[in-house]
Amino acid sequence: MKNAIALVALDTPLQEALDYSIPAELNESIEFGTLVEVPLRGRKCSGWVIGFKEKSQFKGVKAIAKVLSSEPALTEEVYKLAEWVARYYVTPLPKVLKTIIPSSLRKITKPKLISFVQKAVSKEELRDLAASLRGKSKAKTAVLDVLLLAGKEILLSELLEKAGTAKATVDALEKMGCLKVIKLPMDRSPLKDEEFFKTKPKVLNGEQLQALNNITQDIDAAKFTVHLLHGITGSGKTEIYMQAIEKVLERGGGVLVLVPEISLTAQAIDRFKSRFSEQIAILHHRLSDGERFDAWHNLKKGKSKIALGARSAVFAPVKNLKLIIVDEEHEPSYKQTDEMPCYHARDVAVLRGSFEKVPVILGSATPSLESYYNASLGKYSLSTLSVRAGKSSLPEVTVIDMRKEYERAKGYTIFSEILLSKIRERKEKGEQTILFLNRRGFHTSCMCQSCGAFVKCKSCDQAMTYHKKELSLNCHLCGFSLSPPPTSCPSCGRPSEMKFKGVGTEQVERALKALFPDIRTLRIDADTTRHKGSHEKLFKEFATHKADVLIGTQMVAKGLHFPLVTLVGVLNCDQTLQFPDFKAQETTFQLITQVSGRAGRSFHRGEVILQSCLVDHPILKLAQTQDFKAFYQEEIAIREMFSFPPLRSMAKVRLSGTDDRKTEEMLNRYRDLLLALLPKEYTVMPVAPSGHLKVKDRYYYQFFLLGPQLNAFRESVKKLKEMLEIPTGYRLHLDINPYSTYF
DNA sequence: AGCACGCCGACT
DNA sequence: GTCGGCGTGCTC
Repeated sequence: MKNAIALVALDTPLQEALDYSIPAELNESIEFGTLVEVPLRGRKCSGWVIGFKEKSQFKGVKAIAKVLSSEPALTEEVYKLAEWVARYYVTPLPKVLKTIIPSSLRKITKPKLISFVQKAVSKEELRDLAASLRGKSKAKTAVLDVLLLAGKEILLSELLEKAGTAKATVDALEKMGCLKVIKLPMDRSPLKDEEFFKTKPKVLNGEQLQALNNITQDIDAAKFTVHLLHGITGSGKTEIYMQAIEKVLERGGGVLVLVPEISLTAQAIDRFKSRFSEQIAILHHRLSDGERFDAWHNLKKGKSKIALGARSAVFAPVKNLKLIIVDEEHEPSYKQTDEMPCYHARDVAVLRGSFEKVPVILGSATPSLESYYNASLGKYSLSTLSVRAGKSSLPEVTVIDMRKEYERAKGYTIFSEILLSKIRERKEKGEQTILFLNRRGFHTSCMCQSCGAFVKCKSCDQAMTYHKKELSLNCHLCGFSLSPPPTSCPSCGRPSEMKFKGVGTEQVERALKALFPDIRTLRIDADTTRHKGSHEKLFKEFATHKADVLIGTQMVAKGLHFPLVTLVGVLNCDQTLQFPDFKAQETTFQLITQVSGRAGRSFHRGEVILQSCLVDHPILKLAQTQDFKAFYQEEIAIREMFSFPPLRSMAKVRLSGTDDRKTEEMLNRYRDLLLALLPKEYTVMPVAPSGHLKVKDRYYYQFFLLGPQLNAFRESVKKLKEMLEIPTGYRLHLDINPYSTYF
């Protein structure tokens, strides 16, 4: 008999899948990817069916106990990808599968049932009953009255609201036998009640058409090619994506679209919805279990053709995949950093494209160095869009020397004179301004004037930020809050004056209001967008000109389109630029270009003011001309000099523990052993404290290594597992191609 | 991961 | 002689 034995990948750190026999009664329900419960050493354990065979070489093969998932969530394509991710990112396969398959798909999910109420007796009997209860039970009569007016059935929630009572009343009436509560399945599509204008494809210019044709050719040939689409901000990359998607839909295929952070790009999602409404499945972290279940299975069955989502959507089970799109491919949010596997969704997307033989589009106004490097080597096909779509042109960028401003103001000042005058000018003209600052809060730190110590979080190595509105000192790492802020120094105990330093978005807003009392401001940062839907609300408010100035952190820099914005001010570019990280220059260039791209997106030309004390810094000069190629030449030369990525691969090994010294010692032992195992071509850097040495009472140490490819490193890590046992309480964290050499 | 097996010290 | 410490190893 075929399929007698199933290979089950267990939800334990076991490396190999184990053999289990398939009982006859489960034969029908077990397929590739089914989640099953199996006996393991007398215990119950869950695992995925990842293969079949006719016979097992083991004598005492046990049988699968039961099926756990109502429908298999895992496809063969996605499993293959998972295996690769496990190997490449040195993470056990079960952990990878857990990351890939949402928890709602790891259990039996029944279709969502909605309660309705029906009459159980005739209208007349009901009317009589209502009459007899009138005066005696106000709640029951109210329910019956509503029910009498309703048709065949009424939503329970609607009935309760109209009758102004609670479920208990309905329960009591059900017991009396005059009504019935029934449950009916309900379609959970989150787009069900929304309506969209159907937009039509726009006419493409020559460059756009050329890029689209190249992509279409590969779609038709089912050929894996990576198309790096380098288009300046506002050059119409999205339109190319959409027309490429249309080509795929015409051919009956499916598309995977990755966008940076779903909540940040509500505008972008709307654009996709407007064009392809009913065929899109949107995958994001705020879906309910049921919604996620539906989205997943609709894709798997081919009912939805387009998967649109952030990082983890790269694993979505798109049926008959013909195209993968990664928008803003340089975005750091594609990289998972906090938990293993530390995968990069863009890289996984490229690999998926090669596995499934489909073209991959990587789009960006500021491509990552590694992607542009691959294009320069001829590995990727490069398409450049050098003109802005429509009538807009790139903004004019001016760098303001803040040292001169401080001199003039005889001290520190947030705004340069020129920026202030330009803000006023925009307000008078009825145009809008975006101010960008990388720090939230009011003051970034609080210092004791007698001993000079900063107030630090009790469980993190981090200066606490003052939030004026909440009148508290907050730790931005763990969320710990001191309210009100201390009046005496926690370090030396002296009741000296505490001095607040540094500027955050909250203070910028207040300072601006003090200068222009009638200015309407809006602040968008992690503090003002804590609640669900607040992003969308605030962005919508700004888009409808409910404010003159938008003040924000990173969040305002990304892919938004506000036609009335003609001025962008970057209040302090020096912070990111001087950050001790190998990507600092790249990040700064990307940030300035992206944020500048928000200005002048329609008829009026935009203007950008960069405030800095490092006016001669080459990156600022390059950002001024927004010359990506010149930036690339400059930066790649530096990377070459140090043999840094993308010339060699990098890995980060991090260990955390509750004891500072012991953690450092343990990691040093690990490093010494690793060093002995690695070939000479590897460069292994010394152990150093992480950028945040202490977070939530744990100490973090790390070291980096550079190598040609990291295969020898992966082998060595496996060997080390046997050679050095890391005691419980310590956590070892491996990051392949990390995004930061500081944190 | 968990859980059993097993090989040594403290104790009724 | 037994109870229990957790080091080693296996799980179909």
